[in-house]
Amino acid sequence: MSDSDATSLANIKLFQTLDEKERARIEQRCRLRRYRAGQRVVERGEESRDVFFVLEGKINIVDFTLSGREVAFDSMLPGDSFGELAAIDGRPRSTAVVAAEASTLAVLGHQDFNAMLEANAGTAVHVLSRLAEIVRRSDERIMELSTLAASHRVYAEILRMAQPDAASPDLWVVRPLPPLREIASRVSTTRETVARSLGQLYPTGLLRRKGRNLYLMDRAKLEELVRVWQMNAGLKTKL
Amino acid sequence: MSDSDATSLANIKLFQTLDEKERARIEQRCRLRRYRAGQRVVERGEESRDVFFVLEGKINIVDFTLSGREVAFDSMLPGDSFGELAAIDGRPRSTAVVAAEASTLAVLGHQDFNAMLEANAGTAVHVLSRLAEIVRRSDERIMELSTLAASHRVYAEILRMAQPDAASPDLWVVRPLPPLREIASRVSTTRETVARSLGQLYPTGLLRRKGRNLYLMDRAKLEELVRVWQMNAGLKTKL
DNA sequence: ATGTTATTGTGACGGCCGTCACACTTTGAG
DNA sequence: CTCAAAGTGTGACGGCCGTCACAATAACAT
Repeated sequence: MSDSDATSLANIKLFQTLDEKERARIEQRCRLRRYRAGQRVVERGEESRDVFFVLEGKINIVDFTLSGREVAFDSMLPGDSFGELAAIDGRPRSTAVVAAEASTLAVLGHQDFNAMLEANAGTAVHVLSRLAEIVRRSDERIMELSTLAASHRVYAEILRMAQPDAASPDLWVVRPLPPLREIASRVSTTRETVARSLGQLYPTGLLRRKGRNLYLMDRAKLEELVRVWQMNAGLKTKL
Repeated sequence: MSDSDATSLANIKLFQTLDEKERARIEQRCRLRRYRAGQRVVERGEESRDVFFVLEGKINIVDFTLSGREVAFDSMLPGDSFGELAAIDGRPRSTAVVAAEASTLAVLGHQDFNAMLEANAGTAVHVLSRLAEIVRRSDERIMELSTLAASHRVYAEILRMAQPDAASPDLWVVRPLPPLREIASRVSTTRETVARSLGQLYPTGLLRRKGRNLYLMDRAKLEELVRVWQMNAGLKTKL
C-alpha cells in the first residue's frame, strides 16, 4: 500500500510520529466510510465518540441556529482529523459535521483512540498541539466578534484566505473566492453585508475582483484597515 | 506539609493522578509567586512559556481592545491551572492574565511541564480534557455571539452564574452579583446594556434584585427565553 | 454621620447591519 | 446555444445597541 493510497493513514498528520508497525495496527482498527457532498457525518448533540481522519475530500465543521443560519467553525482537508473532543471527554458532539464534497474518511472507535493516546506520547502531544491551535483560533474569533464591525471581520477573513500570487510579488489573491454566503457564515454575518463590504473597497482599488479571483492590491494597507478601526468607529465617514 | 497548605500542589486538579513522590518532585521545580489585586501576571503577546497553578486567590483571563474595553475569557480559582497553551505550542501568549484579587501562584517552566506530560500519561489526559472543555466553551460562546442578541447573552450568563438557593427549592440566585461591567465583558457588551437587559425583566417578575443578590424566580422560563428567541426577533414587541 | 467613590439606572441620539425585495450576472448542464 | 439555477449587487427600512451624559443610589472609609 503506497503512501498516496486513499485508504492509507500514512498522510494523516496525527500519525506522523508513529512507526510503520504501530500505524498498520491502528489502520486495521479503522473502518472506511464514504460520504456524498452535503451528507451529514455527525449531528450536534449526538452520542457517538468516534474519531475521523480525512483521506479524500473536504469536510466542514458547522453549527446551525434555530432559524437555520449556518455558523462555520472549520474545514478539514486530507490529512486532518476531527471528532477528538467527544472521544476525549465522552460528552455529546458540540458541533455538526458535513461533507462539503464527496469524501473518504477513516473512522476509529474512541477506545482505540484513547488507547493510542496512552501508549504513544508523541501522538498525545500532536493532539494537544491541535487542540491548542483550535483554542487560539477560537479566542481570536471571539475577539473579532467582540470588537470588530462586520465589514472588518470580512476583511480579516479575506486576509486569512489570501495567498501570494504566483506571478507578481506584492500581489495576493483569494483563488477561488468561495460563495459570499460561505464567507458570511465564517464571520457571522449575512451574504449581503459581505457583498457590501467588498463593494466598498472596489472603488478604493484595495480589492479587485476578476471572475472567481479576488486580488488584494495592497495587503499591508488592508491589514492596517482591520487593525486600526474599532467597532462603531465611523466606518463610512472615514472611507 | 499538609494538603491545605497554600504552598502545596496537592489540590491542583491536574496533579490528581500523580503519586505523592512524583508530585513532590514537580513541587521542587516550581517557584512560588504572589500577586496583588490588579497586577498583571501575563501580557498578551509575551514570549514566556511558564505554566501557572493557582494556590490562593482569583485570576482572570482577559484581553483588551485597542480602545481599552475588556473581554473576559475565564476565571481561575485555587486548584486551576493556566498557561498551558504557550508551553505546549511554544507560541506567544494569546491573552493577558490579571490577578482579580491577591493571589498565590506556583510557576513551572515549560520544559518541566512538557517532561511531565511525556512521563505521565494520566496528567496528559487531564490537560487534554481541560483543553477539550475550553474548546467546547469557546464554541458555545461563538454561537452565542453569532446568534443571540446582547440582552439574551446577558440572560444566558445569568443562568450560568446562578446556583440553587439553599433555603427554598425552585429558587435560583446569583450571589453575589458581580458589577455589571464584569458581566458585560463576559458577554461582549456594555454595562449600560446589561443594566437595561436586567431592568427589562424586573417588571415581569422573572428576576428580582435584593442588594447584591439576584433571584431567578423561574429558571425554566428564563431558559426558554434564551433558547427560543433569535437575534433580531423583535425583543421589545414580545415582552 | 458624612463625605468620597464605585456602581447603577435611564434618556437621547445615531449608525451599523439584519431583513426583505428584486434585478442582474455568472455558472453549468444538456 | 439555451435555459435553469446559483450567485451577486443594491436599495429601503427599521430596530438593536454603542456612546455620551448625568442623576440617583449604594458601598465604604474616616
